[in-house]
Amino acid sequence: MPRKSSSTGESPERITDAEHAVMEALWDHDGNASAQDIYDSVGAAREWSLATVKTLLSRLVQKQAIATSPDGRRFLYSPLIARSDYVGGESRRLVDKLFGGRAASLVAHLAESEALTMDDLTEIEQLLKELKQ
Amino acid sequence: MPRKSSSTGESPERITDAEHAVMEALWDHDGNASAQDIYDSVGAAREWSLATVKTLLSRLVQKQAIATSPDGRRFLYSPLIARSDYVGGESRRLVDKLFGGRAASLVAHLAESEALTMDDLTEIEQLLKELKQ
DNA sequence: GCTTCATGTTTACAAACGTAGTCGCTTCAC
DNA sequence: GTGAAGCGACTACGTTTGTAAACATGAAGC
Repeated sequence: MPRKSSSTGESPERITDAEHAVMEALWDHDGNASAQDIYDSVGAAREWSLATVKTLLSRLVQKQAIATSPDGRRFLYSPLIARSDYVGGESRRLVDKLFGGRAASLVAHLAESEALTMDDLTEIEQLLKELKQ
Repeated sequence: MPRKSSSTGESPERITDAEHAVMEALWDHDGNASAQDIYDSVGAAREWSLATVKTLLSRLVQKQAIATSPDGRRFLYSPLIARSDYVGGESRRLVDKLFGGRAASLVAHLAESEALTMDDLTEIEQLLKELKQ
């Protein structure tokens, strides 16, 4: 039994950890990067072979997370989803899963578990002040 | 090539989504629950068979996330890791992965993306005030 | 004492993932 | 034009995950 839900070819296709690393590299390149570029910026560091990077790129294309545009005999890849959307989605997932959807609970937890330094607290406080107006 | 690192039987074994649902049920039961109990509280709702629940429990035992204590011919299962530790760990993972380890960035993102209501903001502000003393 | 039921253990199997090799085609240098 | 190099597509393979059936065993009822 397949695990996906989807129906009308919609694409909230889950991005895996390895794929995410590739996405980060793509976001860094403002869109237009070749497989080799990605390999240079993320593959090498992670000790992936170029082949691995290519596989990940293909999978991301299938998942409609990135698009290709021909550039001579090769492709340039560019993200189809904005980093902030991705980040927002993942954050929401976590909040839903662990904090019953209450984002404030997450903040509370971070604060209580001292994941936040005094500086962080000040920074956030400042931020809130701005947002509340 | 295996993905695990571990060496001296250490156990930061990753808990999967399905396993997490079981953990939540266990945390709810203040520790002592039978496979049937877990099935009743989470398996049924998710339309898992009792067999599935048993598999997940076994895997959690292997991963040393829960312990068993005999109770007649069956086992009672209890968490070996506190929910708040788990939650903290997962939160940290997310912050590391998406916000370069800066928790404040996560809060900023939640706020800016309007994942936080005005009430949330007030609540957090209140919280911060207490924490900063 | 046997059947039945509950329960943990073992085995199963497809899909997803991480990781990578190979194939086929094109192009560039000689 | 012939060979090397670059590149995407296809194939591969072990592991993890989701989901579950089959099996063994012991208890409990009759």
